[in-house]
Amino acid sequence: MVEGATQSGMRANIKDVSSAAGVSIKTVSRVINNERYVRPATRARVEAAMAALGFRPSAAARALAGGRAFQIALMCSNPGPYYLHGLIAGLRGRCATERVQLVVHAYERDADEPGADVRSLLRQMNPDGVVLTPPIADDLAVLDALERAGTPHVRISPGVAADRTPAVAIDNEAAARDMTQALIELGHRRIGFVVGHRAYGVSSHRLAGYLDALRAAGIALDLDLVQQGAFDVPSGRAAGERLLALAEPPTAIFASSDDMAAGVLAAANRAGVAVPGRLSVAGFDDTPLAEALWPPLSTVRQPIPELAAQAADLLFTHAAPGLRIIPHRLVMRESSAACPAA
Amino acid sequence: MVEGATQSGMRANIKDVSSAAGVSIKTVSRVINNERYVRPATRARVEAAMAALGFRPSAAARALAGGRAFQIALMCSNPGPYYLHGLIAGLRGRCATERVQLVVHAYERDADEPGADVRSLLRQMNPDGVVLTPPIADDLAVLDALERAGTPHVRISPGVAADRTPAVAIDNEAAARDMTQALIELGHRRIGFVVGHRAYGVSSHRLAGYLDALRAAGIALDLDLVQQGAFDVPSGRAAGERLLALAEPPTAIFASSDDMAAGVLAAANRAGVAVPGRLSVAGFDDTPLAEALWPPLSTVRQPIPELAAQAADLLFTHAAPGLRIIPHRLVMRESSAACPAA
DNA sequence: TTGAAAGCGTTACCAA
DNA sequence: TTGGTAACGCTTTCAA
Repeated sequence: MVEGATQSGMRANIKDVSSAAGVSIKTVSRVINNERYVRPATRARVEAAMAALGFRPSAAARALAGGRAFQIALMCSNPGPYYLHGLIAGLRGRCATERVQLVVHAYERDADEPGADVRSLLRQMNPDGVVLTPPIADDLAVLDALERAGTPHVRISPGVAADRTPAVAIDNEAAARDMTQALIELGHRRIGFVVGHRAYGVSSHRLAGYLDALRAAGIALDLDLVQQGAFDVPSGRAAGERLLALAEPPTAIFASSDDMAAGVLAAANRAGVAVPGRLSVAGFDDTPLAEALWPPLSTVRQPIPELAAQAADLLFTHAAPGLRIIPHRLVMRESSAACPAA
Repeated sequence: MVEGATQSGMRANIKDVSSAAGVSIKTVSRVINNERYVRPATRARVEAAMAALGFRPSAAARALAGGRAFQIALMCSNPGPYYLHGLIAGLRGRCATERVQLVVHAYERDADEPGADVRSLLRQMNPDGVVLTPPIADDLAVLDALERAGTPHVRISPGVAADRTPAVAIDNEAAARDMTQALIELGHRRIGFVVGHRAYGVSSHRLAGYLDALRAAGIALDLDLVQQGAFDVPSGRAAGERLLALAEPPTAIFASSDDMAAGVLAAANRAGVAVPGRLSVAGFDDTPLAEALWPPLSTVRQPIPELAAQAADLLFTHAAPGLRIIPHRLVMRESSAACPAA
C-alpha cells in the first residue's frame, strides 16, 4: 500500500482520486474546475471517486499553482457594529456563489501608517479581490499597490479620486442636505451637527450638505453648533453634552452617524432633556436603532448591505472605474415631527 | 537576466532574496520563521535584502509546504450586528499578534445540512484554528471532523458536551434566573418570556433559568407568557404583540436577547403601552442598545468581546477541553425599577 | 477528449 | 550555523 492514502486517516489528494477513477490527475483537475472537454461518463466516474474519498481540493495548493487565492479581503478599520454587519451580510451571498472565502482584516486606523499594514497583507495573501472602506479606501499608496498587482478592487464611499476605481456610495452631501432641510421645514432654526471622524472623506461631505442647507435657508452659521465626533457612541454622547450645555442649546441635533445619534440621545436622557419635546434628534445610517429607539430617531437611510452587494458585483464582474450612486432616503419620525421650537 | 525578478513588476520570491543576500533559501526561510541558528550578521543581511526587494513570503506557498494556513476561521450563522462585531473585535487583537488572518464564514443556519458546508470548508482551507458559535458549535459531525483533522477549535456558548472541547460562555441559566428574580423582587408577578431561536442550546438554558426563578418564588407557570422568538428584532416584536394582546398581559417582559427586547419595545410603542409605566422590559446581551434606548432596558450583560478574546487565547494556547465561565452581570434600569404592578 | 511532466514558492529532512 | 533537495497538491503547457 505505497499508493496514496485511501485508508482511514489521511486526506485524499488529487492523485488518489485519479487512480481511483482510473484517469490522469489532469482530468481530475478538469472536473474540479468545471472545464470543458471531459466526457460526461468520465466526469461522472471522477465525481464518484471524489465523493467516495471525501476529496476536497486543497485551497493552498490551488492558490499556489493557479495564482488564485479563492479569497477576497474586506479591509476596514474600527467599523461600527451595524456597518460591519451590513458589509458582511452584503458580501456573503456573492462570496458563496463565487465559492470564495471572505477574509476580514480590521486594520488599525490610528496606526503610524495603516496603509503599510494593508499593503503587506495584500502581498502575502494575494487575494482575488479587495473591498476597501474608508479611510483606507482613500490611501493612494494602497490603490497603487493594488493596481500594480492587478488585483481587482472596489471602494465603498470613496472620499477622493472617485473615478479611479469602481466604487459605490450614496450621495452623502445630498443626503445631509436633505435631512437638514427637512429639519428646517419642521421649524428648527438652531440645528446642532455632529461631524464624523476626521479621517473619513464622507465626514466633510456630510458637513458640506448641512452647511449648504443652512445657507439655502438663510440661516446664519453658528460654529458652536458644529461639534466634532468620531462615528461612535461615546463621541456622540460627548458632542451631545457640549451642545446641550450651550447657553442657547439647539432644538434639533443632526448627528452624522446613528451611533453618534445614540450617544446624543444618551446625553439628552442624562441631562433630563425630553426627546421629543425639547429636542429632536436625527442620525445617519442604516440601523435597526432607528426602528427600536423610543422616542424614534429620524435618520438618513444608507443601505450598507446593498452597497456591499453592489461592491461585490463590481468586483466579480471586473467593472469599469467610476462611482455608482445608490439612492438614500430619509426616514422622518415623530421626534422631529413634533418640533420643540414650533 | 535569467535570474529571479529583481526588476520592477514581478513579486520577489525567496530565491531572489537568497541570491541578493548571498545565502541559501533555507537560511532565508529561517529568518522568515524566526528560527534559531542564524548568525545575527547573516540575519541582518537577509533582512536587508528582504526590505530592499519588498519581499513578503507567499501565504499560499507557506501553507502548502508548511501545513499551516496562517488563518483561523470564525464560523457563525446569521449573527446579529452586535454579536458579530463583538466576536471580531475580540478576536482581532490576538490574530494580529499571532500574524494570522481571520476568515469569517457565515454559514446558512437553515440549510439542509449546515454542518456539511462547514466541514467542506474546513477540508479545503485547513485552517490553523476554528472558533465555533451556536448552533454549529453543537454539531457533533463538525466536532468529529475537526478532531480527526487535528485542528484546534474552541466553542463559544456550547449547548451540549461542554467538556468535549475548550469552550467559553457565561452561565446562561444563572443569568436568566438572576434577571427573572430581579424582576420578581421589583414586584412583578406576571413576567413574559421570549425564547430564543430553537436551534441554539442557550435558548433552553435561558428558559430554564426563567422557569427556575419562577418556581423558587412560588409563582405558577402560565405558558401563555412564554413565547417563541428567533433572536432577531422582528420575532421579538411579534412575540411582544402576542404577549400584549393577552387578556391578562404581563407587567414585565424578559426577552432573551437584546434584539428581541428591542422588538418588544417597538411592539409596546406601537400598542401605545407606556414603558416604563405599564410595562417593564428586560433583554439579554451586551449591546449599546441598552445604553441608548430610552426608556432604558434592563439587560443581562454578556461580554461578547471578552468571550471571543478568551476563545482566541484558548485556541492559540492549545488549551485543555472544558468550559470556562465568564461572569455576567445584570444592568437594571429605571424601566424595571418603576414596577407598574407595584 | 485525455495525459505526462514541468512548475508554483515555500518548508522540512538530512548532511555538512 | 548553514545548504541541498525532496516534498506539498494542485494548475498549466504541450503533445497525443
